[in-house]
Amino acid sequence: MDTKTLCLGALALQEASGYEIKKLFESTYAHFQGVGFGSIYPALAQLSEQGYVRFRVEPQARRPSKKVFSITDAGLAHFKTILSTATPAEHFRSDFLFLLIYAHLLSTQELERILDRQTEALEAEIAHLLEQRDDPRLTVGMRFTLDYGITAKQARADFIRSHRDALLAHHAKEPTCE
Amino acid sequence: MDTKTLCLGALALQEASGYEIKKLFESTYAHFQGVGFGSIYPALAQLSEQGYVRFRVEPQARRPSKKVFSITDAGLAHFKTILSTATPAEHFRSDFLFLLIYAHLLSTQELERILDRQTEALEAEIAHLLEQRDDPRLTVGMRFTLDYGITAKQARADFIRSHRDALLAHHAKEPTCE
DNA sequence: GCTTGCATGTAACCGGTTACATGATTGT
DNA sequence: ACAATCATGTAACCGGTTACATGCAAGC
Repeated sequence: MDTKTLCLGALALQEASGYEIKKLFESTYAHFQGVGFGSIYPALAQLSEQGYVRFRVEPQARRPSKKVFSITDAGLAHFKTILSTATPAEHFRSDFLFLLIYAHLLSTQELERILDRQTEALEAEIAHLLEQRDDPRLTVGMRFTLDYGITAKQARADFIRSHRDALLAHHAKEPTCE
Repeated sequence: MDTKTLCLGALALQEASGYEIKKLFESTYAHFQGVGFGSIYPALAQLSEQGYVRFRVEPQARRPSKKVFSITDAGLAHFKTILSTATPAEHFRSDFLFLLIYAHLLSTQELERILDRQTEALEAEIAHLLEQRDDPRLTVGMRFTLDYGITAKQARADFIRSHRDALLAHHAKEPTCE
């Protein structure tokens, strides 16, 4: 999904400023989508030109004033067509797996560190998702995405843990080609 | 990982042409890395300039001749430093999960189709990985990456299947905002 | 005094994807 | 005839990341 669609989606839930949209992508959407300010602001400007969103400038006490965007009827209609015609793809990129293919080029210590770091990283991500799960404002769909993420990450963490020792033992036996 | 490193990795396993490297990325590496010709050929040219790979032109009967690349000592050393210093990250992007957040904007039929398509897609990917698993030439590391992928995808497919009916029932009850 | 948070934006850069160009052979 | 496989490459394009620019307020 491109940034414009992502922003449209955020505004379909509630009106928000660019800054607030970014925060949404850092919390609820963080584990399956990501965008930076450098994409959000231009996207919002374009959506505004196209008439899919409108905005009002809201001054704030002891804060810089913000541009609060909200979706228009045309924007919502457009968003729905995107949803209906989209082919929902999933992409997974892993440098961790790439490294493991070349385990024989690493020392046993390095391999052990990589394995343990990855498990820790996954557990940390799971903990983060678990925290969000308690929020009573979550919709059914949001809770589904969180649980989907938790399940997938847990499966991977468990897999590494259950293969760790065998992998390490096998690696120690083989002559490391360094 | 950038394309250059990926190519270096492919050549660390065996010598190959650009075309053959592409095939490797379409089979063994497909589920966690991906590259196209448009990246591979320029990457190989750069690696050659840097002295990390060398190549010979191999003419073939009733086939266009190919450039067979192989890694140099400098290339292998460089590859090892990359492996040792790399922070192995994993990235997951899902348009499927994005769609699910907006399930209330879809009809029950559309939701059902999305859910079932995703399950089928995952099962197909699992079947593909399972096929590769039989190859006796696989290294321990490669088998690990395949099993990691299978486990993760299976967990997701199972999750969708076990939540499908509840999600659909809940959706049918709610007034669809279309 | 320094960092963090709130708040918006631009510009350069980088890298990957897509399309195009070429060309022989094999299978439908 | 037409599509697919083998085989290499270039060029345009597109979009996201990073860095930069600005500025105030609150907390450490």
